[in-house]
Amino acid sequence: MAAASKREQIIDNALKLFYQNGFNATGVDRIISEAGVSKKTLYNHFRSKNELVLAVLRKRDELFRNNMMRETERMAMEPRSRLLALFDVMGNWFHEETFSGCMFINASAEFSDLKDPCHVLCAEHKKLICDYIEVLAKQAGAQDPLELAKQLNLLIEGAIVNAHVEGDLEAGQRAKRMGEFLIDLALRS
Amino acid sequence: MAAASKREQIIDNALKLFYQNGFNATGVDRIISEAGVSKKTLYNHFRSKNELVLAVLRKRDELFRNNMMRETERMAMEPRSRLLALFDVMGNWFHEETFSGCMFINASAEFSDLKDPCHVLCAEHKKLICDYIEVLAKQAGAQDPLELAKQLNLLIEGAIVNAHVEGDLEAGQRAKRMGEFLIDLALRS
DNA sequence: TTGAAGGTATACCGTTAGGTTTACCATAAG
DNA sequence: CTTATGGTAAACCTAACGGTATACCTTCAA
Repeated sequence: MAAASKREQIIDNALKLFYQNGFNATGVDRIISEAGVSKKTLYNHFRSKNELVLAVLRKRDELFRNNMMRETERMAMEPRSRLLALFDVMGNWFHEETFSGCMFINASAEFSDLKDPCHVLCAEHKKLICDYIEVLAKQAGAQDPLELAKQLNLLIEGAIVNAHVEGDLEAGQRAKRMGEFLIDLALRS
Repeated sequence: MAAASKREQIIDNALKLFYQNGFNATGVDRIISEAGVSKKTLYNHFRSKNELVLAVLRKRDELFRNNMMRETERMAMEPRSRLLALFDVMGNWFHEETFSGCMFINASAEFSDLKDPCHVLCAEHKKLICDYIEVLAKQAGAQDPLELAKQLNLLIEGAIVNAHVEGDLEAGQRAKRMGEFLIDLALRS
């Protein structure tokens, strides 16, 4: 099998295991077993488990944001509606059987040092999400797009925690209601 | 030394280590070494590492909520002001050098199964926080105290994640501004 | 036809994990 | 005075950890 494909196999399986069971709790033996790959192959592609973690987080960031943007833009056409649709996308995610919180919030819990490369990557992911919201906020004509984006981002993160820790699957709707107030306030000329 | 005191020594040191470095990443050898206690003593007081984790979470819940209530009620006298003071208490916490996120959000990341006893305890902690906010909301005369409490709780959780993952220490102030808006809305007769 | 590239399985390395066991020591109450 | 109680240090257990080494098997292009 082609090398690139092996690499993806490893990343995809590691992604699933890290997301469901955590990073420290998932051993490389488990990963190679589920990926159907030898240990040598894993260490041909990644210098260490930590490098694999980084590769997984990068792939998750890409998949997650692409999906978020695609779904948001599919669900609504007007900028203001799209800001609200963000919360519907989140809400649908919470209801998925495999939902296990935000992988980046989870990773930050295990790699708690702000300077840890894994933690840095988590912060970058959140920043990119916020950047996207800011674009939508600007399109919607918000007075202070960055501030609105930060507010909505905070709501989204709160909803994710609500849904994961407390198992409150309706957190998406609550955040949406709160977000609507803030959006109206920000768009008032 | 008295048994009760040894138990507390173990819990206190485990609390510090678990909070700073995570649960799976912290071994019992490290805990007994820092607590200055033999392994036998640890296993006299706790059946397993997992039982120690539960004891630590229970203590953290008690310390955290007591401090939160004490500080909130010290900073403001009127119910509405107290609702706002919650965010100041959080904001001050974010600025502490040892701040490493919410221990219960972190624990939920590592014990991701909702039925895991550790995760259950995390959900209970969040519920108790929400209960307290609901009491303040009722005293302030909110139309729907439970709904307002859930909203403010969501803001608090969002702010904690903002502060920890992204390192945004001003998240407390942002959440406070958002909270003030929602409080005014909820108190409008 | 040959030989590198990239795969496989498997054994192995030292370390650490959670947890148990043994033998001994201090204290304090009956 | 004795004897539980609760502590100590340290050896030990099995399993798993991250990571390496060896030997062999395909595939495919020079």
